[in-house]
Amino acid sequence: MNDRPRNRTDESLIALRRILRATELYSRDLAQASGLTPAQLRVLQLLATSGGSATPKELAQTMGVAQATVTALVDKIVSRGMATRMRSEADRRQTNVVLEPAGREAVKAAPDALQQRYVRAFEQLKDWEQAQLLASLERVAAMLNADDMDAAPVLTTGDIKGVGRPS
Amino acid sequence: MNDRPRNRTDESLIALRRILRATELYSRDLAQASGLTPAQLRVLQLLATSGGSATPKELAQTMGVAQATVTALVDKIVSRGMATRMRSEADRRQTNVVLEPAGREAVKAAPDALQQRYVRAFEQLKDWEQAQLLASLERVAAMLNADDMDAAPVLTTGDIKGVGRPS
DNA sequence: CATTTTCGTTCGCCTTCCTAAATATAGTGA
DNA sequence: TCACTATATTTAGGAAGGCGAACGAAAATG
Repeated sequence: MNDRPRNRTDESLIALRRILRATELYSRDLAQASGLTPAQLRVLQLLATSGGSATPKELAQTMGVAQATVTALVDKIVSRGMATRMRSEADRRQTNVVLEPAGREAVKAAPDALQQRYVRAFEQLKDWEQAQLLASLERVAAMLNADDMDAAPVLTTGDIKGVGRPS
Repeated sequence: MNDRPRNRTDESLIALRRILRATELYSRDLAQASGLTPAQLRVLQLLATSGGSATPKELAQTMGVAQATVTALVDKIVSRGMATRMRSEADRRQTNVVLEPAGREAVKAAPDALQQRYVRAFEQLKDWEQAQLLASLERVAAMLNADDMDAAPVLTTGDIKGVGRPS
């Protein structure tokens, strides 16, 4: 168990872990730089991928949290001028949370620090290298059973937070 | 150039993102299952990789948080019987946080859910496939500039938490 | 010794995320 | 119209991570 300095399994795990670390750190920086917390950014991203607006209920369902939580999140986003609330005309019980330019900015600028590094590097690879790398990543994703998600081509590290309360 | 709905760059980002999602979700489950929060688990992991004990100061430095924060974290870990405090004999200002069997258990059992899936899959690959995959992962890690960290062969998704306080 | 430094803890306080319960408001159906 | 349901917000509260300042104890230094 400790003789071979490191086998390939270990090394691949290490590489994976480094990838994760990088995105973690990045996500922290991000949140600080843009003045947004991961959860808030997540809301903005959802809005962006929903055509610019969504109701609190939709957000709550998508995020898997209570509506009250979304209200609080939206409050902060709104107070930063990144979105506004607009009562729905069709059903006036509903409120539409509408992405504002500032919010669109934020969500667009957000993932770039990390993503750009990656994209730039990736696109400089030779064709076959790209293909191989892609195949490898997809294989790893499959290995991790990461088969949920629609997945927009945006790196997000989003939440982790105490979903429950492990005391 | 815009016909193909998705180019390889995008697809590789998607794969990456799925990998990240998987580990996020996992880390959440983990925390709930073991009754540990990511931060607490991180302390245990640090202890484990430090030969079973460390001082609060060391922990604080390694984790990049204040000592007061470590105290609180250790409190919780101790209250769960996963570690104990022992005054140092050599320098009695120091306290050694010592990993207890229960803690060692936790840190060992923790990453398995996800890691086992991966390891199992990985080890069933043909030799050249392993090599190629490893190379790819390391390449990605390099692309992301993930060149920090010692990296033990343990997948951790650890913190994200509000490091600062973005309002 | 006396003074200063170091270490850990305690205290008070902040922010984030999250929830349940209570409203208020707006549709729906009988 | 009356009762029921759905939507969002408010209220009140819990848990976690984190911080600085103040403290007590134990070295180091002088």
